[in-house]
Amino acid sequence: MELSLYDTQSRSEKIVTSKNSEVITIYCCGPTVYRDAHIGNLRTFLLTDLVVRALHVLGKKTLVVQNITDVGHMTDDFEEDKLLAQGKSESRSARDVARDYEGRFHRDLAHLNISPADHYPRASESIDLMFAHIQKLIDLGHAYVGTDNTVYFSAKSFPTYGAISGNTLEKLKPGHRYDYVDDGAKQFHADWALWKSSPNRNEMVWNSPWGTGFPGWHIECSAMSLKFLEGHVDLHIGGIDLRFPHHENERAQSNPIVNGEAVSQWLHGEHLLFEGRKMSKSAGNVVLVSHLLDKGLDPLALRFCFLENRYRSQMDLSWESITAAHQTLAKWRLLAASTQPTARDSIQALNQEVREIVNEIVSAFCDDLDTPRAMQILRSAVKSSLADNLKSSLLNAIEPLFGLALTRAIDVKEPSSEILQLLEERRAARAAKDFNLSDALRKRLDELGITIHDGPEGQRWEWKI
RNA sequence: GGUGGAAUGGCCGAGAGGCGAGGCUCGGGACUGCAAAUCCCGCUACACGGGUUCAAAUCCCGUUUCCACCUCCA
Repeated sequence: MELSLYDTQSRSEKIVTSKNSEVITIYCCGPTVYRDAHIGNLRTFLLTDLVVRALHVLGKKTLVVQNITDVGHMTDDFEEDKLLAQGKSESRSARDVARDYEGRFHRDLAHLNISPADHYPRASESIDLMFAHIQKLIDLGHAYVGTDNTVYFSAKSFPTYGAISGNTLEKLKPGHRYDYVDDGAKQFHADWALWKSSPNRNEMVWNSPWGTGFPGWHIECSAMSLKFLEGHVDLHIGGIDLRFPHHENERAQSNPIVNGEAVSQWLHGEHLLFEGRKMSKSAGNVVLVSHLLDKGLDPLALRFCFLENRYRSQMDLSWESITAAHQTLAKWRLLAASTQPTARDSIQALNQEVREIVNEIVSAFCDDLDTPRAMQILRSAVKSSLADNLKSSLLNAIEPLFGLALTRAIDVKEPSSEILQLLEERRAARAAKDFNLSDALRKRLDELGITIHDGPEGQRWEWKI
């Protein structure tokens, strides 16, 4: 089996292969670390994880690089610049802000069981790479120094501009949705800055061959991807909003350097909506991993929700769906914990029936990451008449692919002595057939977060979700 | 205006020309002292108008509406 994924540029599915070696090189656009990543950002980062997990299950090797944008992607206006403005509002340096949120980003990934990339290069530590890259583009005639000392890429110098997004230069009209002011600094309205001259700023600026300033937004990805993936990206991943202009410009900057297509395949993840709207500060519906933790929800319930939707579809999420996933996850973990799997280690050692289900699931992943289908296969297997120990084997076997920690021991808080006493009183009341008292105690325990299950074997309890 | 998508029951969502995926909610039943959990049953949908076909959610033409991107964006 091979992993096939939709490629934005060719608008068709392509099998993921390596161009230069047996290692598949993957670049994923990373976070700008001026705030916490919200769960929409994390959906895109999960996409990379799913690709990598699928490739590993197929026995492929990968090299994954994700940048950390701690500079660049900046504006001249202090108030508008995200890192500088955030530093100001938190009364600390932009650098401190960046390092802090970078750490939090890694914690969020860990909560969602997203396997780490092999390298996380920081833009601030790759400035020299960018200098070299920009200089080459100037030498090749693709870039020029404008009248404002900013270095611009000449869009017209790159004939296939627009191949990814469909926004070719004839179709891009200046000023349609923004106020375009032709100050004469650049030669063509669609040209963009590679190095932004900024003589008046004193924080987050560098001395370059073209004067003091900071890098343009797109150059870091070109420079870092080609450096850390040794000149070729087999698969480039990012959010759909990056398709234009970011990836279009990145392609224009990278291709001339390698004298060919620097990226074999472009993979874009669609956006996540929350309760019907795009997550934004103004809509007040930005959800963070920490919000899930505050509500006592397992962050992997979020991973579960993401898996139930196709990465190429816009997805609408709500607290209701996360809670439902949380409950299903808890049920499956109970099942996995209730019996010993027959075989833990290799797919070959599995019972044939289980092996066939695993194969179906792997092939759903290979079909452009059809995770909803994979989840459905798993769901019906869990509901089927398959013996419990085989179900348990199945949950173990697919763990490397799903990453839902289905076999994780259930995290149980110790009940307080009050709760233990109430439970004992209720047991006694039931034994004495004092149902008024036992019902009152059940209500009281419910208020303390305890759900009671009465069965033939007596009273059981668990923490409410 | 350009570009890329989408429209399926109360809700979320799969769908391959041919018996209506699945999940959640809700209603009914079994079980239970009563509940809960679990199991069983029920809720017969494909934006609109044409067309092709023995047969269309699926293919073709047209229309409408919605979302995203068009120099902050995952």
